[in-house]
Amino acid sequence: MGTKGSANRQRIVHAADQLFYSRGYNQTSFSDISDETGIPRGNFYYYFKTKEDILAAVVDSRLSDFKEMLKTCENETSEPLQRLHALTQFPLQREAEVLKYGCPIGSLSSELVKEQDTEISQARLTAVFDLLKAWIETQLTILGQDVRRDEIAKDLLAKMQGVIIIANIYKDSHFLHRGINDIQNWLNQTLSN
Amino acid sequence: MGTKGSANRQRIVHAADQLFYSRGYNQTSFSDISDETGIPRGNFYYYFKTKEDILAAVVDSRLSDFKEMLKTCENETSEPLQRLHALTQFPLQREAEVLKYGCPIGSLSSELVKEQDTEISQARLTAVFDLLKAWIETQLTILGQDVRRDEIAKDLLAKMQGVIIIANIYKDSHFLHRGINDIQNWLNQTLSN
DNA sequence: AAAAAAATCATACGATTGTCTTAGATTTTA
DNA sequence: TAAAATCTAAGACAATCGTATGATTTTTTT
Repeated sequence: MGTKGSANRQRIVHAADQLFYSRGYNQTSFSDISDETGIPRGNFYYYFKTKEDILAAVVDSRLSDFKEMLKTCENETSEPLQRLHALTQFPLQREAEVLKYGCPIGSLSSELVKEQDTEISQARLTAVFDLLKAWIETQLTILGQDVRRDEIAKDLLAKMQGVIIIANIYKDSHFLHRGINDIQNWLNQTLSN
Repeated sequence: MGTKGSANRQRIVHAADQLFYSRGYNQTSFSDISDETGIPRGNFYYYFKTKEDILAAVVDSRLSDFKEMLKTCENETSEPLQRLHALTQFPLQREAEVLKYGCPIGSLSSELVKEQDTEISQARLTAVFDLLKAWIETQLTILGQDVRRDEIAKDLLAKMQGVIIIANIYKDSHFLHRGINDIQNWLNQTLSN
């Protein structure tokens, strides 16, 4: 089991991941994913009982993407402050997509908090944010910021979300770069003592 | 013409406004608005040729709401810095909704940038942001911040969006208050020279 | 009060939605 | 190779979507 047959499943998740990002979850239909993959729409039921199951798989996929990204940050340097800088830099590597579609986790979360049937657990929804927050807090702890680490971590996430949103809405590459730079300066200032 | 018959039209816009905020634009159907208002679904076509027309009316409604809010800020004080503080305080007055559904303009914009048929003009989309930005810039000009006013205005908008998003996702009232407070401190620091 | 205009109602259209079933093909196991 | 499990294909399901129409009622105007 699972030796081979997950190839199509992965293709579905990958296509859904991209479509959820560029169009949004609710604006993406099974037909869209079918068109993208060539897999018949009716066939999805074999892999996923419901659309929400696809969403769960996509969230899991993004989770492991971000885990890998964090690992990259860790491998770049052992200096926690530099690691945080590397994390901050991430939207610049994905600049084109960020300007087009916003933050892959922020925009999805914003869409899903509005879901009436809250079966899509808030837990799963905030999973990626929790992942990032925990990683940031780890770096802060190493820097000796034990007491304020929760606050600083949320501040950092908020600042990044804000910059990305405005850059996205105004399609403003220059603001994105300047905003990230400001965040890094704020990090330096906050964490130097 | 227009003497009377716009009563139902207004009721539709009002209900749609609320539903778009709490559920999102794409997750709100004509039936939802019909249920809320008691007006038969099929009747909407008389007032609005398309769903996008309803959206346009809702955006216009929010525009005038925010205009009124800005007027309130102006009437509170003639001090530009205090006016900016008053603007910043606004999410706290709507705290319950903000924690539940996020920012009424930010969340809608984030949803609509993903629209494939870009007939929903970016112009109309960013209308409310433009309104806020222009008002902020006016206050900054009075304060003598001519050169950096565009930057500062975008910074302020970004910071508010970021705080609201994180507060919304984590349902964190405490963070919302602290975040707003931090923004006000930043305003004081940035605009004192 | 008669005619014209505006507003409301009830219904139905074709298209698309997510879900589900059934049958055939392929692969794995024994 | 036979049996069993896994996978794929294709189509149909009821429900809902946004849109549209034509008849009826209400309001306005003359």
